Amino acid sequence: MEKTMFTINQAATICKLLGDKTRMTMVKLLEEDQCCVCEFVEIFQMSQPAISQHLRKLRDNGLIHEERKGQWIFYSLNTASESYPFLQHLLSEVPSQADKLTELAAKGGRITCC
Amino acid sequence: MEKTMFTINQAATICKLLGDKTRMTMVKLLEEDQCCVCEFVEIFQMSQPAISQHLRKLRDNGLIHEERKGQWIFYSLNTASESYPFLQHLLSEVPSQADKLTELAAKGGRITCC
DNA sequence: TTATTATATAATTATTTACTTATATATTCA
DNA sequence: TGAATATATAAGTAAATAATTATATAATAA
Repeated sequence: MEKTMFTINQAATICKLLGDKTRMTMVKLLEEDQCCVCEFVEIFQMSQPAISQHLRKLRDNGLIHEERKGQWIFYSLNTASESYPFLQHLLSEVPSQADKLTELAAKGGRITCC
Repeated sequence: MEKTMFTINQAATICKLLGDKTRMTMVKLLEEDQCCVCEFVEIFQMSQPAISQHLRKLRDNGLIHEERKGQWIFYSLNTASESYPFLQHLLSEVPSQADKLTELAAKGGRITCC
């Protein structure tokens, strides 16, 4: 199995995805913990379709993957992605957004299933 | 003099700028060496206004700065930018585009003034 | 089974983006 | 000085983007 090269085009694609404040924050949060759609809706105070569409872009590009748990669908970083090392490297210089999860938890908005 | 914090918004802004293949390549080339507009026009096979407009976005966001040398305007990375450490960190994982400068030099297209 | 909750998708729309062509400005060279 | 070269800017346009509202699907709870 050959390790394929990470191209400048892939780098630009990842940057384009993270060039949106919402998506950048999403992946930074997912670095911390898996999240479901309704948690993001609460955190970003944005409509559910808007959140789903952001997540779809991230998923279509292989950055995250979904896992259904009962009525919820949890998203997490796809550490197996070819782009994951680049993503991880990039995120390491982005300030933590963990406070958003803490705040959500304080409001009782975190979903802890299974 | 206080060192200001690098925010997730700034990170997203940089990513948005680098989310374009042309601009990503431009800054990667500028990491290698300063370049003038006509060199980029030759490298990217793109119209002069298109190149100038990409450079303007990078400049307006403080990532590069310009310096006139005779009839040419040379662009280089603005290492004094607040965002420079992040940019540098990001670019370190992007494959070198130095071959584009080598190729340009071979065609006699490099501008070596002053 | 029906209602509720969580999510996705489709259609629409306003905004932004990346280009184009045309023109203006600045420098150099004859 | 006038022509050529390098660059910037302005105006226009097609395509992409990020939202909205409406609707469909899937799981759970009553």
